[in-house]
Amino acid sequence: MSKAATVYDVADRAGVSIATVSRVLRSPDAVRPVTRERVLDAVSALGYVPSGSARGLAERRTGVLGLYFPGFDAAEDAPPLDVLSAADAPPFAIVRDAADADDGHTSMLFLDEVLRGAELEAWKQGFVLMVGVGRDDPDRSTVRDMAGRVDGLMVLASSVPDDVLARLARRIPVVVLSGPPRGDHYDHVTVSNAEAMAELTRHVLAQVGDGRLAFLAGPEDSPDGLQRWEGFAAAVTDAGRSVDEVTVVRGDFTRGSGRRAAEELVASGVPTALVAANDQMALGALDVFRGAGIRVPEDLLVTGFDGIDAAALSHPPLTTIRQPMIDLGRAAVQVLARRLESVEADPVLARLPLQIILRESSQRPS
Amino acid sequence: MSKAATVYDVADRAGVSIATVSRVLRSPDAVRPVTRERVLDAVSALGYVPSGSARGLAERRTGVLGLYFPGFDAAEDAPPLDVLSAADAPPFAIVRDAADADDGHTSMLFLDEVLRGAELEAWKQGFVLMVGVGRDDPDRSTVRDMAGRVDGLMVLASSVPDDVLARLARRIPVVVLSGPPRGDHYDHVTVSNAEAMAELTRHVLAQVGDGRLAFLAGPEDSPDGLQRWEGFAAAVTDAGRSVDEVTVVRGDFTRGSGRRAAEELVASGVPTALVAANDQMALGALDVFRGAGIRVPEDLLVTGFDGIDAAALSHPPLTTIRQPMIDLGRAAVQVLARRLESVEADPVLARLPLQIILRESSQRPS
DNA sequence: TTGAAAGCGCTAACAT
DNA sequence: ATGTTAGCGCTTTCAA
Repeated sequence: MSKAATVYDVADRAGVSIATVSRVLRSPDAVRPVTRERVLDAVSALGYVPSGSARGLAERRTGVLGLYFPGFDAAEDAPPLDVLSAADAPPFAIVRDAADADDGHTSMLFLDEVLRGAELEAWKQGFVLMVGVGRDDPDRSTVRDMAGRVDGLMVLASSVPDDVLARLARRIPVVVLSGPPRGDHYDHVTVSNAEAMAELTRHVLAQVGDGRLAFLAGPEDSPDGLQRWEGFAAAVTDAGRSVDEVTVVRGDFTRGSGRRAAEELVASGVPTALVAANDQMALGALDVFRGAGIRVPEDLLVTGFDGIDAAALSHPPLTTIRQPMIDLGRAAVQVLARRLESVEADPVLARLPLQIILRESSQRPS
Repeated sequence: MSKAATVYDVADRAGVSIATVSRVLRSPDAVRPVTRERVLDAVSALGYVPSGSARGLAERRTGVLGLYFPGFDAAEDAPPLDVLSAADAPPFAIVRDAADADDGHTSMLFLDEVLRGAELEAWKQGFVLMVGVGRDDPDRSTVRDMAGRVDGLMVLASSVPDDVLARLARRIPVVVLSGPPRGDHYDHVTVSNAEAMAELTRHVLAQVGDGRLAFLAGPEDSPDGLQRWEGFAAAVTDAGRSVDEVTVVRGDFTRGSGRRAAEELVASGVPTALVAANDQMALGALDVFRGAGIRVPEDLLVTGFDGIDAAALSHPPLTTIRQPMIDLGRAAVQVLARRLESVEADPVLARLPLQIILRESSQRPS
């Protein structure tokens, strides 16, 4: 690792000029086979690896794409962890059942999959991926840092303040993921929350006839939650019913809030169908219903949204709508890659289809 | 986004030299407040973001750390996905229950957490993270690419062939994650597989007395699987018993193989305790036992390894050993960061403690 | 087919 | 406190 070899070292050893070394690496055919061999030999003898920085500077492009997430981990107060001095630590610790860290976790899983999709597509397109997580760091230095190092940036909706984003967009293309497109001129990749929810609601309505409906809503300020409500409401209206008849209980997307909401419903009278704005809340509600002896789907239909793993394992398995997370990541890279070669094209708005997964919780036995 | 502003542009606009601009950004105190303001004004007016490439070249360090994973996704044959031309695609698709993609998935979750830990710690240490996934790409160009762009590289054990790794290590520090340290001189971060398994085995032994033991092993060529067996065997021997009395059935870490192994056991006589080399196999076995009317933990104790989420949700909940995945990522970054400032120090071998999670499946009712 | 040389945008001496 | 200048390691004309 001494001091990394450079083109000059390789050129010396091969007895050629640095230009030739560069050519061998970038357009091998432009150089005579014998020379090429000499150079390649020198390259491996020296363990030469080209400097990305120098390349980036000369080429005026880095070959790197940035992916920037909102940070859901309370990073600041993560315990300090010091591996280096803890040589004598015990090799294990014993715990009597771990607290179920089920809640909150899911937004991260979402991000993981987006990341995987992005990495996959980046690789296919010949880019590497740089990732950053937004933390409430006063001057947003991380995303700025990234912006200086990448050819294009993908940001999750509302992980970067508008003004910062606007500034970065002056330097490199930006694509916004998964939020509702606002009046900006960035490229967007998103999903049809409302339409899918409407379809699912139709499916429910078809079974409950004029039974009583309940909607388990998310926090008021969640754009996703809002879209889901709108889809639901649209389907209800289309069916010739009034949304005023719908019992709306509000939660905050956590399982606990779902439980509380369900308890309210149980107290005030069980509806015929409960449509929840996300899976966690629906699962919490299922818990309560089971505890109260209310049978799903016989007495009550329940549906969720997100398609988290736990939804498939619940009793009964939960009908839900799955976000195409991998594809979101892939799509973002595609949009970005295309933007990189045609800077002036009109802003793109790519909408990905959602998957409505019908399971037992929404299928009234016939 | 026109043409990105450079130090020169900023210097011009602020009426100073480029050196002053650079100073304002790197050591603000070295410049008179009025000048500083002028420069900062110019910076925001122009939307200036420093070029990472130029910086990296001049500073001879990039501030980027690389994380390289083995690729478990069959990337090559992922469906092509073309968002850009599918403007008229339907906004959703309906599926009757999705096939449970439970198996195989888990290694990726593992990686996701490592990644999160690495990102967190990288941020704390002032680095950004670049991620790459190993695919069977003939010349390993991805990892090479990364090596040229980062200050240090973290690789998951055996995701990079030895010779390639050796070469990269000549250029930048390398730390190897989670594999058994071999006779190399890289820094390593790993866990005490064997010791933890031994402890868990002791816990089991204490309950079963001289009951019959069975071990559900992983593939023969898995280093992890081997270490786990060794820990188990050591505890058995220490207890004054012979490993020859242990019924060993072999699986391949998948749930299906766990099921098959359990069927063998059921056919040949149910043991008093089954220690499995991973959770998936243990869960598969639980399925079979339940189906066969064998009660866990009353008739038979069962334990797993890995601490996947599903282990907490099984019936009964599965005792397991949880890998400190987040900490693995964090530790890797710490080791790397330290190496970056003292290149010549001796290779580090950091061992992280595992968490033994005792649940119902291993607690004989009293 | 190869070499010489001019940048790419920045940092860090060294001068002033 | 600020400016001048020499690189950092590479790509890419332009000549030979």
